[in-house]
Amino acid sequence: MKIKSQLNQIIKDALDSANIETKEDISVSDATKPEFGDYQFNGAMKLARTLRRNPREIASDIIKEINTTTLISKVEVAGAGFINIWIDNSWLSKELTKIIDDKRVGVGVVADKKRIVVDYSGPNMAKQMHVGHLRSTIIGDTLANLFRFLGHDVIPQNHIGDWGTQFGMLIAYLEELEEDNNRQNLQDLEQFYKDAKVRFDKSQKFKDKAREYVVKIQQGDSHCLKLWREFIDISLGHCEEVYSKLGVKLTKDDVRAESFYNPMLPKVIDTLKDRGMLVESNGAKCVFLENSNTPVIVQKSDGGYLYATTDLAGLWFRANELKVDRVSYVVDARQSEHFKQIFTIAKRANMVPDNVKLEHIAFGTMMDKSGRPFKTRDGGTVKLIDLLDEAVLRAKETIKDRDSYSDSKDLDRVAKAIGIGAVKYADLSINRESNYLFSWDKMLSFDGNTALYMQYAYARIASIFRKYNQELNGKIVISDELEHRLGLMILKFEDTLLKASEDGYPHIITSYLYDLVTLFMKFYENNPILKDNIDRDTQISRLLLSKLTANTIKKGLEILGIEVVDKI
RNA sequence: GCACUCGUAGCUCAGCUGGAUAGAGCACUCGCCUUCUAAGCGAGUGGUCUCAGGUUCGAAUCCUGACGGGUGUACCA
Repeated sequence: MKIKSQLNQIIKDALDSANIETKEDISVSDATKPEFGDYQFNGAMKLARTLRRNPREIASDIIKEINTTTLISKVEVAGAGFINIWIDNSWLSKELTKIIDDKRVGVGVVADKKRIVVDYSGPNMAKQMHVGHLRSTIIGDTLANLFRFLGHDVIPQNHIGDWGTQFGMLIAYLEELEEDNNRQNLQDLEQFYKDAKVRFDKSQKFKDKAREYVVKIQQGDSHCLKLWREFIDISLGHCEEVYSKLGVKLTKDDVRAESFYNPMLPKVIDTLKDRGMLVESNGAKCVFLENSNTPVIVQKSDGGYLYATTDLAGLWFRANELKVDRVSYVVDARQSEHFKQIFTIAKRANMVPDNVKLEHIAFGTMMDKSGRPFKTRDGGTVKLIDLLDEAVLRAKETIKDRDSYSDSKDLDRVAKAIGIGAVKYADLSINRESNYLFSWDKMLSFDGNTALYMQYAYARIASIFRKYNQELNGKIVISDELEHRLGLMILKFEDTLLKASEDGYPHIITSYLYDLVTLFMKFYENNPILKDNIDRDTQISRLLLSKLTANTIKKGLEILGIEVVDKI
């Protein structure tokens, strides 16, 4: 339910009726406290200046004209000229009852459907996925889910790193191992890379071969290309294992590798040249942007291309071949300058039309407890697969003594949902732009704003329904303050999702879910449902309210890529 | 050097299209189970929102500067 836009319209109508003209955006905001109602409109105080009138007088003129026959039950002027707005209980009851069986929990589909590329994950094929890839992967997947749910046409793109000098070394080594009929090593790419490097450093003959193979791949030599494809395939297989554990929806079909853009690179240079943007400096082909002395290099003095060139080709492809309206790059904040540069260049060179929204969904670095970038005890990178396995193991350890599980398979399933959910939620629940402090203790303590708190609430509701175990027909009747707040919160789901999708902030969704669940827990403590002496209508209404809460939690977590379970 | 970014309770974080006494969780103190899952709920302790100016009826939020942390900065991605 889009509540805010309806309220804004009511306020606008009231201003018209009161003959108050304004150019400013009319927008209500959430009330800062329950005693100030559900929403507030603070515009009267802004209007006071231009109208040269007392803000309280303006406010009272406005509230006289506010339509209180539908969703608003009461308005009042308070303080310096605030207008406090209460939402009507019978309206709430009616709207909530309408969406009891709605799979979308009252969330509509956007009117202006966009085609959106979400570029995320982007692992390097030369190495195994490590914790550095976690944030891009899960934030990107969440945004893709969110956009899709809201009705947009989403094209996920996994821009894997499958090109570069290190692949000469890797395939040369792969070839040697195959001759020895030994590919065990590829189980661990990290180790494979190290072994290859040792071989590279030790043997001049191998070194020469590696360099020769780099050139050969680029020239399209069939033997080397075959080895290269084989290697990429294996490496991608590792990634898919991680995606599957993580519950991330990326597939092979979403892969649009770096190498895919190779044929387009000369055209990028030509385009920039045609537009008169290309400058040669110290043998390299560059684009100089104002406010910066350092150029963006698009072609090296030796003729090689750089990642700026590839990204420009990617932008061109997405705008002209995929014909998208928006491109969201979910990439580490350290690359913000790079994106600023290529976005500027792409637009200036008309490689991307002006109306296409290009955005860098930047995120901070993952830190350990001491505030340093996250590493293993011996200073190496933490493999993502190991981290996920550990999360599940730790989750299992904390829940195994509860008596909710019929067998070990059951326990495994729940442990997986909780462990993986904990990792994802911990990351998604903080503002993506901040550096993120990774702590097992925190995410697996299962207290506060964590995945488990949501999953627990869901399981409690499921438990109520197991106990009730009857047909459920009837309507919701909001009859006290807690029900009012809970019911309204459920209806705010759509406004929340729309806000989160605007600039791509998943933590807006987690904050909402946390508020929702906190309210539900209070409601649940104070409003008995299946206990004695509860009349039938009240019981049905409370059950339905619980059901809607569960539906909202489930849908919200689903967007975040987190599973719910019926028992914990 | 220049650019970007962050600085809110002991710790981890919300809040930042300017609005009413700045909010959570953890930690600490205290209360609530003859159990609709207590992994819960309630109450309390804890703040010169880094500092100094400015704009404003009103600033954690906007602007300027200082201090402190992080990051980036010509042929890696």
